Amino acid sequence: MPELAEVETIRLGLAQHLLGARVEGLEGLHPRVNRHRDLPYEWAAGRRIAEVARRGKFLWCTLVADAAGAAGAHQAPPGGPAEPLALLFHLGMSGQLLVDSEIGQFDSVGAHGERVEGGVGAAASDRDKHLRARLVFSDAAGEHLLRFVDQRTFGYVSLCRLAPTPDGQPGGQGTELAALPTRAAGIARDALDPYLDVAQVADAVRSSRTIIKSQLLDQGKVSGIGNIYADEALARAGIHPTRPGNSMSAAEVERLLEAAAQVLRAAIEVGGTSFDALYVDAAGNPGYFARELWAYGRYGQPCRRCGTSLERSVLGGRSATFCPACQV
DNA sequence: ATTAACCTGAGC
DNA sequence: GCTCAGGTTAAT
Repeated sequence: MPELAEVETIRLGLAQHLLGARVEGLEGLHPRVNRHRDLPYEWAAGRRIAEVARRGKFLWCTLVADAAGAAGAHQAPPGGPAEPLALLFHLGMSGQLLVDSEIGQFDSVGAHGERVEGGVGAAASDRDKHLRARLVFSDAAGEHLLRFVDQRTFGYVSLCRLAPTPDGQPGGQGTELAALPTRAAGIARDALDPYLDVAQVADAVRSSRTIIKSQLLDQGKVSGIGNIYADEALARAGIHPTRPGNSMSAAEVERLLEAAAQVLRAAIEVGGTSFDALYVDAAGNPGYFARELWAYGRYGQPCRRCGTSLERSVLGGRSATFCPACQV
């Protein structure tokens, strides 16, 4: 569910609370949340959160040795206590990261992103029902709680090592280290990454016959784009989703990537896209980009550019909505 | 390069 | 009942 714009909104909210904090404990509450078992959750305790970083839809905290040297006795990282580790979150289709007493301020939003007030108690209990992991952290003000809530359990939390980026540039937004969590190796630079090699992506797209929408969704090619923003980028660039990659010019691919970057920046401005209570930020608030969508979820409605009724089809197992007239 | 599977819940 | 949903991955 959460794509780059939603994960970035969550990252900005988390950074406010987590930067500089000390991890007191990390606990998995469902067998699927730590299914990879990269490093024991216990090794997170006693470390300090130095960064809150993101590449595409992957979000992580850089954990460093506590300056006070008060590392826990059971802490035994592979490269010694000085090696930074990554506390990696992937939200899957329905993951939420909620800080402390932020219990949410709404139950649902309407089809166009308008806010629908509901009982706060109902929203809170619904979330606790799907609580999958808890992180206790502390700062000068005392102890706090970060809850990982995930209805469908496609998301996960992994404590893992950091490995160097192939190009020697920083691993993503919010990190100075030229490193990536090992679990996220293979994830390409995202559509808003200043170090994304656009010409290289264009070459890769143009060397494959796979339809362009499927390539846009390929996180190993360019990351952060999911079903919402793929439809939006194609609509805004005026490109038909079924165009084979090898039918496109380099200029068209670059126009498409620029359209993706623009729509993602616009979505971040308003906190991302919420259709219901499944996507909320770290404070429990929805985003308001649903009302600015051109294509996603607008099947049968008029194209915002030419008025033609939007079509829908299934491509690569995902539904695609597009304008048959002005996307060519 | 497609398809099925992993899950829970909402809506028809 | 059935279909669909913001994602990824393992298996055809």
